[in-house]
Amino acid sequence: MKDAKNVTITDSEWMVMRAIWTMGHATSRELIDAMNELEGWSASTTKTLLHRLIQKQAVSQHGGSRPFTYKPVVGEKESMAAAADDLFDHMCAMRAGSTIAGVIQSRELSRADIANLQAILAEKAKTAPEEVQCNCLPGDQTC
Amino acid sequence: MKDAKNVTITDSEWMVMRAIWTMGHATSRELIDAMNELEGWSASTTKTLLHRLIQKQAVSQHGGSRPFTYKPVVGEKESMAAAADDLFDHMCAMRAGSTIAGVIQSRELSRADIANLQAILAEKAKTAPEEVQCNCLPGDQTC
DNA sequence: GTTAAGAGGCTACAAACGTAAACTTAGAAT
DNA sequence: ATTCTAAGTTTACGTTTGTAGCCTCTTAAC
Repeated sequence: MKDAKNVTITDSEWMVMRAIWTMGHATSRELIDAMNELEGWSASTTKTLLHRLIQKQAVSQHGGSRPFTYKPVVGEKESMAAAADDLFDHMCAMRAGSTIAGVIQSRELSRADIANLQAILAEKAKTAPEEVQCNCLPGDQTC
Repeated sequence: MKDAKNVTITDSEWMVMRAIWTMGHATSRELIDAMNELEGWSASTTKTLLHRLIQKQAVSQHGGSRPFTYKPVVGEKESMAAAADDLFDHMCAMRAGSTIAGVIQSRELSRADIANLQAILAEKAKTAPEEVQCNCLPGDQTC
């Protein structure tokens, strides 16, 4: 999974990011407690992950003195978009449509989300091609 | 990334699966050549990946004698759906809508794909909730 | 000023991954 | 039957990931 800066964020790290994103900002103590409750992780595990996220510059440390505060550097929305794009980049372009269809069916979406998607689709329909080409093999064959 | 059987298929393995899916079935020679052209991999690398895929039962070996034929065991469509679901499972439910919106915007979709998505959305709109709850932290707070 | 407790940092270690070399075996050519 | 070669198998090795222990400061309390 890639984040907004196109750095790889692992699954475990992603869990920590979710907590930070939701809290807005947090101390390590808060993160440790949240992760322990959510995933059963030991304090060390959360600390390690937090450190790796700082190194990757996905999270920043604030407040001059010791109980530091941690804040997300990369945005949740952008990171999710980047991760989703990364996934679809590794898949056959021809299958994107049905994959998106599956996702829509299996997820809970609000009325506003649906209206938004409908608007985007209506717009996109204006310039949509008849067929999408398979991009899996050299020579551009069709799946 | 998870495949249709909920086994983890790594990024490299995914590349091989794409080739096999597109070809329908292939010999190791064909796969080796395709992967060399696509990714610049050595023959050994493709062989290793093919083996790991067989062990994971994502690919099967056919033909009694030596230039064996390899075929996908898991379907492309199902695997893509599983991988996409896996991704969204790790993300905040509240953000799924906008993430899907981003994907739709950045991907090429055919007229048929769009019509299909519109039909699904129209159906889904009938029972859509006003709000989706954040599922990031214990206590079910809202992001 | 001394000390204790918690925050932060360093080290660890097995499993998974990406990548590939080396070895073995079974058909193909002679 | 012998040998060559491509197909298949085993082994390898550095890096990343998941998970966590232990050491060292710093701040707060005495």
